[in-house]
Amino acid sequence: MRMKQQDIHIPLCNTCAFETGSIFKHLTREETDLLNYEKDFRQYKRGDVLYHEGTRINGFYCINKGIIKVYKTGFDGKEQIIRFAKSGDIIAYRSVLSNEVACTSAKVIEECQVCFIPSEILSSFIKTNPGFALELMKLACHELGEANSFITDIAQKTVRERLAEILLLLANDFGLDDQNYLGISLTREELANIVGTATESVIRLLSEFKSDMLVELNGRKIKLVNPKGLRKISNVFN
Amino acid sequence: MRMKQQDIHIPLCNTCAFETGSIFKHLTREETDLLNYEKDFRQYKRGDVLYHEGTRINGFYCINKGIIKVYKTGFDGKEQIIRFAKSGDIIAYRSVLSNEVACTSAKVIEECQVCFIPSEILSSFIKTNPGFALELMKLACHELGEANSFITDIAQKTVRERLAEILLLLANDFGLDDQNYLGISLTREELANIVGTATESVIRLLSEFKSDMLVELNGRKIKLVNPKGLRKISNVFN
DNA sequence: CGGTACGTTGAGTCATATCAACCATAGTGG
DNA sequence: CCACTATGGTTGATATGACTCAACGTACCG
Repeated sequence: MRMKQQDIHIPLCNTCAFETGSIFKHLTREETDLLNYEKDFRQYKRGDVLYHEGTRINGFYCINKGIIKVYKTGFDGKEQIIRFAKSGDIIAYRSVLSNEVACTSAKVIEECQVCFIPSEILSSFIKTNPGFALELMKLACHELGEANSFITDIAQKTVRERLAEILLLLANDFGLDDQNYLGISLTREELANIVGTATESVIRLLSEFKSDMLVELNGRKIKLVNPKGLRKISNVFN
Repeated sequence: MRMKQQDIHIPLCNTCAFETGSIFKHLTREETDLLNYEKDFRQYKRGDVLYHEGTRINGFYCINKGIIKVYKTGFDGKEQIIRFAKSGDIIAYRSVLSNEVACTSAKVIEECQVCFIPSEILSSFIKTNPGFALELMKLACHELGEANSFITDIAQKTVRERLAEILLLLANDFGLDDQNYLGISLTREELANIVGTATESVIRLLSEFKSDMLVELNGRKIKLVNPKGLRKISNVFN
């Protein structure tokens, strides 16, 4: 069922950038106006793919609402989730900047509203607005730092430790509601594809965590009963 | 034994940038002159540490000669090698740009000559030279892409596959001499710390590879006898 | 000559993957 | 409305890759 045009509320970049805390908050008024004019507003539902690994994309996406998983497909077709993007995040900027084909795919986890922004806009802002360039670089460098941590974790920690850590990271990124339920719902398989393990292992460990009174499980909703306990298991210092 | 001053040949940034293909080749003549004036030339020998994870650093390094390993220290003190840097590469720029403490440490593998460049220089170049900013961003984004691949590999592949892949990657980065010996010499432990496994596992697998006529081993020197075979084992398509 | 770092090998253990069966749920089409 | 199918979740049994621990060899170095 197609949504009627008037039902859609297209956010204005200048207000949106500020509300979501996106990187565009560093642009001038003229620049956000240009952005607003050039961008393409799009809606996606669960399961939709924004772009595929290996394809060339001529722009990037700024998430206004919803949740997206960014993943790579491994040798045997198994997907490895690299990160999630939510309100205020931008994705696919890497391919645009390095001028390479996409090294990941992006699929919708929770119904999304996003703006698609042509590559040229990004390049021109970098050239004309050094503050913005610096901010974008900060973003890339921050992601790089996170990737490095993840490499170390995945290489050195057990599946059990990693699962506990991921639950805490998700709580950090997506928050907990008033009953301590995680602000994101994932299938067991998706959880496995973050942690880098088999679906069955996630299921077993989750029910162990449940027996140990660390979490409660209601289908895909996970309640963190004892975050401190999880932290202890995960062996994180920071 | 301290080297005499006149024995040291301090490279000029403008020629060096060009020779090593470093990112500074995109700077103007005036900018390289400034760089040349502000930089601090330093020499290190095997085992020296350039900077430690968790410390704040007020500049970054451009490698003129030698090899450096960049690594993170995991929970139990085991190091995970993130990448290597060689002639023309820059390291520690991530911390400078994201304005965070270093998320890695850097240690010399092969005697090094490097230039240390104060943070402010980098920031000012980004602001005044958009082409340079773009190039630096490309670099960060490229590294990010590599990190993502590495995450997927380490999460999904067996140790055997990863070891084969790493040997090929090293061959790619450091070349093979006329007898097909790898252009970098690492201890078994260091190899293990790239692959993300135990030293003993690397030893066992290497001697398996040897039995299978894939490599020859002379102490730390590794000869790739059958790169195609290694490629097959590693399951890489690209 | 003793010390330290690195390399190698064997044996035993354990965490995790794999394989298989089964259940629950929801959507689909005749 | 019901059979059919697909998808996701769970559990058990089994296999095995990889880690750990321990002993020992080797080489270099002061």
